[in-house]
Amino acid sequence: MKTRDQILESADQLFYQQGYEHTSFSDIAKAVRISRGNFYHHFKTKDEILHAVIDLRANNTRAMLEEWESGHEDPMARIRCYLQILLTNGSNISLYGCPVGTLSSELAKLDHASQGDAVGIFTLFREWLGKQFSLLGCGSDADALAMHVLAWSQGVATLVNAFPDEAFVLREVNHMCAWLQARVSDPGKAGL
Amino acid sequence: MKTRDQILESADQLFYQQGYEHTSFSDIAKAVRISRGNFYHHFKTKDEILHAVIDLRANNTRAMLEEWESGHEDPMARIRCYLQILLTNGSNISLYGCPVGTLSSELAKLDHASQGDAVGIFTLFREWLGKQFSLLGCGSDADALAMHVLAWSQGVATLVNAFPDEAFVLREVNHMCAWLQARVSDPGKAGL
DNA sequence: GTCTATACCTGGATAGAC
DNA sequence: GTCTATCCAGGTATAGAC
Repeated sequence: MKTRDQILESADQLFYQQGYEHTSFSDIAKAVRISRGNFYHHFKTKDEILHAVIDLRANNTRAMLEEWESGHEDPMARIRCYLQILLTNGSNISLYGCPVGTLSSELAKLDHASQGDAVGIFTLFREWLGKQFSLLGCGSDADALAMHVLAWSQGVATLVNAFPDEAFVLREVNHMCAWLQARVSDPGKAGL
Repeated sequence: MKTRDQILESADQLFYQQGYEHTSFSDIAKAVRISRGNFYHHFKTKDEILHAVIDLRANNTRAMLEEWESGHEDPMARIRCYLQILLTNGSNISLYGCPVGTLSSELAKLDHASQGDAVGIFTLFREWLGKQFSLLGCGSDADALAMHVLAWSQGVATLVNAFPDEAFVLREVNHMCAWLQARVSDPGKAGL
């Protein structure tokens, strides 16, 4: 693997686990086992690494969404794929929170130029979920429903980071699935 | 006002707006208009300030919860007080997120000793909400319902920080109020 | 492409005069 | 209680040898 890619991979992980600002060049250099100097041959500034990491994450996200889409005909099943991450990636989330949400909120506080790019990853999920709701015939509510699902799952991620508790996540995911079913089969009764 | 309190107040604000790590002594000193040296007369380390800020926030939170409790007989109305913050404090939340959630998740990434104290503020809300649900006769589900409300509101805060949109918050708060009503009057139908 | 050496700055923290 | 002066560690970033 190319050094550049190794840097990117390590930075991606460290930014997630320690936060962007708290991660220094030394941290990344140590992880990749290169010298700090070598570093600058590949990336001129720390911001440049961040930009590349966000780009990487966006591409990975796009690939994942496409996979879910080609793997399931039923839009409901696709949305359930999204909800399942809370369980399959549960241990990371309880340690470090949601990678999308925590980065976006860190950059918001830093007033960082790349915050918009970070939010862009949220947008990928938002539009993808919206599309699924459209396919389910939710037409004009599709985007609102997408935002609702995003918010709900974000909240679960934040809370399980504060109170590590698998049972809580399981309960909420089941609740979300039940709500999804009810909402689609009978929009009136399920609210929103 | 005593200098110590001014430091605390400024630190509280800056930690919220810029994050704990991103806020330097110089930033606080500049805000309070004292020299950096003077600083150490009041607090020996940065961690000590953080500790005091969390303490301050916890006390403010306790006072607010008591106010809501003494101001309303109906537990449902009390819970609605909690949900209303999303609207009354909307502009701050869309700029900086939820003070409780963002601090707790920042400290989690820093692996900071005070993370537990920050989560303690979450616990104040959690237990208070649980108590209200108990009073509403939700008995064994009280804590799960409290966690659900916390997660939901946290998620809305995170999302509106990424996508500033008042209408979204209003929609979600109304949705929460409706869910609350339905859930309490007919536990079976409303799920969870 | 990779290294060492180094410049430069800002951060937290201390000492001591007033 | 408040200040100035100062220390030291660590951060980003650069230059230049290999």
